[in-house]
Amino acid sequence: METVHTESILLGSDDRAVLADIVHSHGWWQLLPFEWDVDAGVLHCTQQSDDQVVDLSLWQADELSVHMQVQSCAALSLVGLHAIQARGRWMLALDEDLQGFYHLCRSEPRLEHVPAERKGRLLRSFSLFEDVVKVICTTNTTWAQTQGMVQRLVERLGRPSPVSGSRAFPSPQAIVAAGEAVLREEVRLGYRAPYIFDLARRVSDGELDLEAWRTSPASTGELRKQLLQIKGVGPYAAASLLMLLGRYDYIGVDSWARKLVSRQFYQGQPVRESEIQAAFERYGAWRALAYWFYRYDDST
DNA sequence: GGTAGACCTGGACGC
DNA sequence: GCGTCCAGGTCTACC
Repeated sequence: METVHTESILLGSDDRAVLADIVHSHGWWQLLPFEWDVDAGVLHCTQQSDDQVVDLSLWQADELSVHMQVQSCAALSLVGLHAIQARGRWMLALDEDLQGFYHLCRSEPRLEHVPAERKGRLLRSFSLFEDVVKVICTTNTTWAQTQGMVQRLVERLGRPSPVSGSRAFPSPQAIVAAGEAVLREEVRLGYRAPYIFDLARRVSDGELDLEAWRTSPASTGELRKQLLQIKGVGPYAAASLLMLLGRYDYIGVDSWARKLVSRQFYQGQPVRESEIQAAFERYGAWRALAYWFYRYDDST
């Protein structure tokens, strides 16, 4: 029996974080390696950090504080712990300054719940690589199939935690080592297999440094161009990823967006993408968040 | 810049 | 059980 090292870290202690709201901000919590324990209010996820697989558990300690427990077999260095703490804050978008958005929300009845309930933060994966792969898995398919693809990726290629047995999201290297045929035939990614294999190869080779985009000084338009150069990432996927990067200038237009915006602003008539962007034009650099958290008349 | 057809999977449906 | 249709974004070729 190996020794289990457990560390507890305070992720945030201010009025910014309501963990359950961040978890439910979009569908990522339903995709492995995330597991949301609704009764305990704990978000679990197993992740690979450097060469270690660690188990993370995040919970709301009180109204203002979110804590994270880190479990591993080998003791983590102070530097390693700080890096994981930073990733925890990134996952919950705790460093996002939403005051500008909140100011706009207070003048719109359909958005005033956002500052009142401290909403506006979107759940992110541990790595941007994981987010890009997951977004590609959401395109041109149903949510049930997305869940299946991600589940098979994690279960087939993710490294297991020696503590919990749960698996981490597979590293780019693991995906490259598995090969495109495994992605297509066993993970059943379909035509996405070469896209995700190519992405993993470029990240693994150091040709593409996705993580640098998290702190990139580049304009949103420039980042969008770079995202669109990834095979499998089109306008919708790029806009979704920009939101996860804290850039809210573009609305991700999918069939659901067309339905919602058409009903709310265009009397149910078919809408072009430019009309959807125009409906939220007044929110400027916050328009994607405004679209996302807007209280529509009928969202069913 | 806009459009058409192909790409895959899996669920729904009819036979 | 089998075949067909459909939904879901992106890519490529073409205009």
